[in-house]
Amino acid sequence: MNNKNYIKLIIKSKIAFFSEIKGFIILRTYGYKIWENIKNILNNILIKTKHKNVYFPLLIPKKIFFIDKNHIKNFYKECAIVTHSKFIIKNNKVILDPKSKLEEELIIRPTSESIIWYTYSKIIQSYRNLPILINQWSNIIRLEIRNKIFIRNSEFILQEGHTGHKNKIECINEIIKIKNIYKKFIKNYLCIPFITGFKTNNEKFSGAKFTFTFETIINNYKCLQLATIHYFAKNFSKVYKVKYTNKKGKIKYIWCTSWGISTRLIGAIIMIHSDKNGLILPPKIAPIHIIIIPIIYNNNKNLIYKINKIVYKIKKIFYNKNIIIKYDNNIYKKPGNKFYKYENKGIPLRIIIGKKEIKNNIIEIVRRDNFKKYYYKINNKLYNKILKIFKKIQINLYYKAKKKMKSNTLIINNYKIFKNLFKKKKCGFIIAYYKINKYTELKIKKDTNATIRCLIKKKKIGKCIYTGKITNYIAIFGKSY
RNA sequence: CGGGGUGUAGCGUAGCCAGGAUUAUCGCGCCUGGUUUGGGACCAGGAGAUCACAAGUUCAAAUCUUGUCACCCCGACCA
Repeated sequence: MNNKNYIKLIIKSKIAFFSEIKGFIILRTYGYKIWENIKNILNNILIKTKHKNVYFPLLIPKKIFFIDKNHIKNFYKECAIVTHSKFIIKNNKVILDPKSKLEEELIIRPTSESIIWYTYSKIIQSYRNLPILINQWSNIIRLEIRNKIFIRNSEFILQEGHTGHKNKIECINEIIKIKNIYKKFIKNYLCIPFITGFKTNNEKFSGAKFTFTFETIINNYKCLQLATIHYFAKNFSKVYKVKYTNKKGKIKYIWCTSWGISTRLIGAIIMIHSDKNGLILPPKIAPIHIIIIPIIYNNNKNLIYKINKIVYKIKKIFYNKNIIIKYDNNIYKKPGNKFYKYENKGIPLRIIIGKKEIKNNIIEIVRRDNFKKYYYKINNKLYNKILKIFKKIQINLYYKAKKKMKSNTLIINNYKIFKNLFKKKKCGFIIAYYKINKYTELKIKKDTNATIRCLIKKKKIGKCIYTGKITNYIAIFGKSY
């Protein structure tokens, strides 16, 4: 899917609309519902693991933001900054009131670590306060030079967890826990395949000891980061002076993590699951699960009455069952028109009711992902039958995407071939043995424009693709979106 | 910031080179009425555009000149 079609699809399926400001979008009801579903699913999982939601302010005072200069070094070049509080009208022109200039500039959060850790330093005193498992659903602004709808918006909504722990074991366990949550969530709910591993020092989140990442391929050759988990060890607590008194009365620094996903996932879903007919949404996050389309002749009132009765029956079966059904009874549109419309919107199932169905006392069910047809009677078994189809769709979407990712992943041990493949845009991921070194990493980037998406430690040793030195690390290379 | 391109209705576009019958073309979408409906219906009617903005040349500018702005693509930058 090229960029033009990607944008067209988003506009046509009414997921989002461009706003007046570059890089800022309007999430429309259909798109926002996808996000709400993502949010609700993940939120419920996080509630079970005893994470609690909070909300911190949108604006961060400059002095707090700059406490950890290392942490924000990637962010201070792309901040939106509030400097004034008033306008005045002068000569019929609206200008900033110079008198209202703020003593200290306020920064619209590009990420919330600074204000959160600053606050933790005031809240946390005892080991009894730990672990602190806090999560925030918020919006942030990063004024990027080049935008791409959902993939790189200037404003996006995200989930950011910020936790504090007594010791290293507890902290690492938290990271493993979140890793498993994200793995299951991205695979089972979004049907997106991925590779996981660690970021290199060049690529990791500033301030982190290590960054664990989830990477996938979109558009056959570009790579996208889906989620990240950062292990800060005591980096943040030392800078922000977040200390607690342990059982023995000794003062200790706490161990920190942060982790997040964002509305970027919507972009990934669109790019990975769409076909030439438009979107395909995994049932678990689809705003509408079933679209019912009637086929009417000659404005036949009797036929319409019969169809309505069947629709009522179906709706009754699914009443209170978390399955959203829409009945498009617009008599001015032809069925074909409706088929195209809802295929484009990616609704997982379509039910057709017409003369044939009434005669045989059945309904026709068509899957969006492979257009397979099912003919079922309307009875109480229908609910379970449809749940089964939904499961099949989820699985099919995942394996289809996984197959595609695999076909765009190559294992290479020759640097010449490696370079050529990236030049010709012939691959997404290239897996190779690699001896970690920040200079060779930059050289490879210069040569190929590809970066190390992640590193994985292996038991077996091999020769580094660039230097030929023995290493037990493999790197997954790719071009970033 | 470099190289290239584009700005005409909600969207996609014709017209621009060679200025004037322009009341700015056509398609999608939208509204009204009627006939339709098993893969994007048809007929009739209707609404919707200071031709990106500004200045200039001219009797006359969507069209020519200059400037400004915005956007897109390829780089650079960037999780």
